[in-house]
This record gives sequence, structure tokens and C-alpha cells, in this order.
Amino acid sequence: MDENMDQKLLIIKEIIQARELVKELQDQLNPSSFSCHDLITRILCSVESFLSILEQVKMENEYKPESPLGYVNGSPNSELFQGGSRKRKGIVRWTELVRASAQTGLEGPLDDGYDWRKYGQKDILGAKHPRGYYKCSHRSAQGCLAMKQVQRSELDSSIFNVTYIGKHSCIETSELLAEQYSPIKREHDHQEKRDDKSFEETYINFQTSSIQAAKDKDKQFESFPSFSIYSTSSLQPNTGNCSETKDNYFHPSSVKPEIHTPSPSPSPSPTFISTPTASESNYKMNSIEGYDIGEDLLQTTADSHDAKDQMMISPTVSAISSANNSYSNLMDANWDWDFPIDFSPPRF
DNA sequence: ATCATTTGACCAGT
DNA sequence: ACTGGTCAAATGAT
Repeated sequence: MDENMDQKLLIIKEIIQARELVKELQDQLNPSSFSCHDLITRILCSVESFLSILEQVKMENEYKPESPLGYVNGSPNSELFQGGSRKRKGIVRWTELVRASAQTGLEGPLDDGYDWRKYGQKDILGAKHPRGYYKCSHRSAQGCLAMKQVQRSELDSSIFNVTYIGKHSCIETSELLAEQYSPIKREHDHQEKRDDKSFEETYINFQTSSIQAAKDKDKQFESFPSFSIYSTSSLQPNTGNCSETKDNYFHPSSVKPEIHTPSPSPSPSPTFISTPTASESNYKMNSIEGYDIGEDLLQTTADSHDAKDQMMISPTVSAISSANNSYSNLMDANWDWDFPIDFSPPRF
């Protein structure tokens, strides 16, 4: 193990230790101090985020595309999987963390604006919560290939890791109705759609690599090498329902772990309309997983107008698989850290 | 009756 | 053999 590796391990150890210390602090806090709990939750999320970034960068560095476009055999219709796994190559894949709202009873992440059909659920090794598999409801009607995977966060049961796979090609009736009232041009459909619906949310977007959004025919690239934090509302103190580290939230098996995306209603969910407390707010963090390894791995810029909204919610690629083993794979990593991470505070 | 969800079986990759 | 992802029959909801 070289000197460089020692430094890497030190960084990881330090951040893990920091996480443990924050947990201890949380345990010793006055339970009535909601704002402190909220702060600590955010700190924990930041730590989780940091480790998740490392995990994601590691995963990306482990994947070496066989061709610059990530295609195999030149067949756009063949099953294209990345790195020997069953992840498809050339398909945009990104992860969000979504905090469940009080209105949804912590049962699942909020409506993200699309209609999904659940087609499977699996217990994941080392994870406390199962992973749900969803396809776009318009798959058969419109051939939309968008999918998502939803899994409850290990550290905070009120947070869900939502991994989106592929972009929507469908047009929803609700969308058409919405555009009738607010005809906003959509470029990145999934993102802007959430913009419309999320006026009480805080978003934190970043990515650790550019996206290869290769289309089947023209194999275009889309790069989004940016980090952004933007908010549509200010946060208010947490009401204390996400003191996640003690597992005080128990999710009975009789309650479905994820919400199937809902309403045919063209109007946004009431969740987004009511005045939120912090527990009712939804934290989202997006990370986008790309396959164009080797450039723009992490460029950060930030854009926010309200310091209160500075927060980090973990971006993950299901990074926190379990409290005990989740970072062991980081520790044994001999992956390449040669990416331009800027550890200076983001500009707001 | 129709459609969505659940869940065990199956498959492919490691 | 183990795991994650998908399929499809059974079940539930409307």
C-alpha cells in the first residue's frame, strides 16, 4: 500500500469517525430540541453524502467502457450492461434522496410527477429495507423505458434512495393538462417536471461525472458537469421524526414500504401545497451516474440564495448498504482518486 | 372485470 | 452458490 493509499484511508476513517461522533451527540441531545436534531440529521446526511460520493466515484472508476460510447456489439437493441453487471450501458442513471413527508406518513417518497408500476421487490444483502423496482406505467402504451428503484435509507428511515434509470419518453395526460396552464418548455423532462411540482422543496443537485446519454441512433452525449443547490422554500425546524440512527422508526411489514406513484390527478400532490415543517419538507439530492469516465468527474458550482437552505442530503448509489459493512468496500479500495474534487465550501 | 401490487421463481453475472 | 434484477401467477383493490 503506497503513501497515497494511506492518505485515502485516513480520509475515510476520519469521516466515519466524524459520523460516529455526530451520532453520539445526537443521542445526548435533548429530545425536545428539534432544531438541533434537524441540524444533526443534516450533518449526518452530509457525511453520508461524502462517503457516497467516494463510493460512486469508485464504482465509476471500476467500470472501463469497451468503447467510448459504452456500446457493445454496436447493437442499440441488445441488452447493454455495464461492467459485467446487469446495469445497462449508455442509459442515464442517477440517484436522488427523497425525504418522505409527514403527509405520506413516512410510507414512501413523494410523487415525482410520473406514473410508475411496481414490478418487483427484493431484499438486498446487508440492507435493512427491501428495494422496490418500478417501471413507467406507460411502458406498454408508449414504450417508455424509464425505470426506478426505491430503497429506504439505512441512516434515515424517512429518506429514500431513488435511482432513476433511463429517461421518460412518454407523455402523460397530467403533463398535458399542466402545460395547458403553464406552458413551460421542457428540456430535461424529469428535472423540470419536478421543478413544477416542488415549490416547497429544497433540491441539491450534483453529479460526479458527465452523463453519457447516448441515444440508440445518434448516440449523443449530454454533459451536466455541475453542482447546484436550489431551494423553493425555507426550512423550518424538524419536528423530530427523523432521528434515524436509533431506528426508532419501525416500518411494519403490513405497511407497504414504498408508495406507488399515485394520483391520476393533474394537480400537484397536496403535500406540496401545505406549509411545510421541516419534517414535511422534502429533501432531495440528485446524483447522476454516467459512463463517460475520466473527465469532469466532479466539478462543483453552487447556486443558492438562502443560507438556510444549505444542506446536504446524501447522494448515493445505494451507498449505505448497512451500517456495519457499508464502507468496507471503500476501505479496501485501490481505486483511482485522480478526480478534481474541490473540498472548498460551495459558494452560495 | 380490470388493473395494480405482491411475491416466489427464474435468470444472468460473478 | 450467491446476488440483484425481472418475470409472471396469485392476490387485492376498485
